[in-house]
Order: sequence, then structure tokens, then C-alpha cells
Amino acid sequence: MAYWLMKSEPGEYSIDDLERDGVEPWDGIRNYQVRNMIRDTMQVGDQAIFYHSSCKVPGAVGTMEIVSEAYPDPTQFDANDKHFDAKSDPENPRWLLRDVKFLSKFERTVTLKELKAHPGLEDFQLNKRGNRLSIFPVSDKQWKIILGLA
DNA sequence: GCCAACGTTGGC
DNA sequence: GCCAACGTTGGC
Repeated sequence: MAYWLMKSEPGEYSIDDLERDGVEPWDGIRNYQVRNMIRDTMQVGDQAIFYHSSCKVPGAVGTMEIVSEAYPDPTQFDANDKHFDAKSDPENPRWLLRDVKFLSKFERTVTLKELKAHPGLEDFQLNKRGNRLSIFPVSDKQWKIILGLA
């Protein structure tokens, strides 16, 4: 089983929203590198850290499980959606998503600041300069460290 | 709101 | 295929 980190702006969709919904399609991916990873590398049963980005206290807030194969993101065909993509062909959809299931909410936010300062996380992608991918892999070691902090 | 980083677009 | 312009991400 592999581990991931998945970012969401809590103003758009937070860990509390996922706890309430249980299972949710993780839509809005509009980056080819990320799309390729969720299509080709991610597996049903993988687990992911839920990360709050672009907010007052950015950080890891909980965990979830990947519970579906990749399938077309319906928001790409919805002209009223902010993720609408007029160039995506319905016969060959450009953007995919997977369903995720709530597993846990941390007692507290493990902040970006802590993650940056923690020994053993020097290679963590979140801490790398220019990191902008909304989903990326997390190693077993990194996963254990972060859950240990929660 | 600012800005660095980097992806995408489109003219040539 | 190059590259300038533009858009987006995301921390601060």
C-alpha cells in the first residue's frame, strides 16, 4: 500500500466536510502530472494525508483512503463550474478523479511550520522549493513521522 | 495583497 | 521548437 498527500483549501473543502460526507469525489485536478499519478500510480486501498493549503494555519489535518479507480471528473463538462474545461473532449476526457473515504481527523493541525522543522522530513516534497503539486507521494517513513506528530 | 515558482498558451 | 506573456499555486 502506498501513501499520498492531497491538498485542499479548507474554504473550498475541509477535513470536516469529508468527515460529514464520508466518501467524496476528489474533483478539480487540472495538472497533468497530478492527473497521471492518480491515473497510473495510485491504487485503491492507498491512504492519504489530508492537507489544508492557502489558509491561516496550513498543515496536515487527517487521513483518508482511496476507494475508487480513476474516472472522468464531471466538473470539466459543467460550464457553470469553476473547473470547467471547454477543450476537454467528452469522448476522451482530459481530467480524472478518484473517490476518497474519510479515515481520521487529527486532534490538532500538524502545521507546515512543524513539518519543515522536523528531522527526517528534509526530503518531504511539501518542504521543497517551488512545490505546487496538489497531490504527491509520501514515503512510509514520512507517513509514520507525520502520524506520530498528530 | 504580494511575490516567487512554475505550468500553459500561442505567435513566430 | 523557442520563448514571452500570462495564469495559478500557495506561503507569508
